[in-house]
Amino acid sequence: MSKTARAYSRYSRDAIELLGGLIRAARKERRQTAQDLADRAGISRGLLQRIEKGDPKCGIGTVFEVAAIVGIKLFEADEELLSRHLSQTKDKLALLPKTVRKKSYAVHDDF
Amino acid sequence: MSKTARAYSRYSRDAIELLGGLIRAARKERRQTAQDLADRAGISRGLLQRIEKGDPKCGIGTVFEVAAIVGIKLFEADEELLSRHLSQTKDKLALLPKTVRKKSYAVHDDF
DNA sequence: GTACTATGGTCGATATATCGATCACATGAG
DNA sequence: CTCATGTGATCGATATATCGACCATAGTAC
Repeated sequence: MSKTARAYSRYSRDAIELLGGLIRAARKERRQTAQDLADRAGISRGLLQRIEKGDPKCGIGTVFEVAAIVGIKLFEADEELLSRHLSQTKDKLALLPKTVRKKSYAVHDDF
Repeated sequence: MSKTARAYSRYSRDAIELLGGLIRAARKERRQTAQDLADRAGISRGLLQRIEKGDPKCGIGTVFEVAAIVGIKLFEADEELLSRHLSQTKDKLALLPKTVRKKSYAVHDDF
């Protein structure tokens, strides 16, 4: 057991597990086979199983892809709206200072 | 380049990139160093860089964790609400047929 | 101007995610 | 009931994500 086994906050674990559950529910509502969904997403059935189970160690790309296929939109936004939001975020970033320059004083964890 | 280089839908790529941008923006608003945030999340600075850049090949656990640390709640829900939603999803799943049993007829992609 | 430091990138080494095959079991159709 | 199949799980092999150290650049403080 080498060692690390990264630690995740309760919130993160719950969020991932919830997302996986939503995917599974959406798939079944569509009367779609795990194998079929996996094929469409270009992944193996085993990986889809872990995604639906809420395994934190899955590529975020594959998870989002599967979610999109079954109709789960993360930011509750359609494609165009999302693109626009993306631009706005970039603009906003341009306004902030390029580098942070602050010796990481007490950053208050509030979650 | 062995071979596959998985393909992602435009939506997925945008969503991930947006999430990364949000994280970067949130971090800078907090006047927090990349190194500092990486430490708090228990990951390397290089990995955080790729997350903020929107690399689809990052563990969803690490991405969600970083997002939570900087205060980005995915499902726009607090911890308790999320847990409740999680239960509901499980209940809903219990109602659906255990197995799907349908030979994957034309599933209409509507996204 | 100089000095310091945050950032972005690359590279080799290592841990691990993912695949494909396979198995047992349960579920639904007939 | 029988039969077909969707699912959950495991395992070895391979691809790849992640780390840690490094470097160059550029932004910020002085």
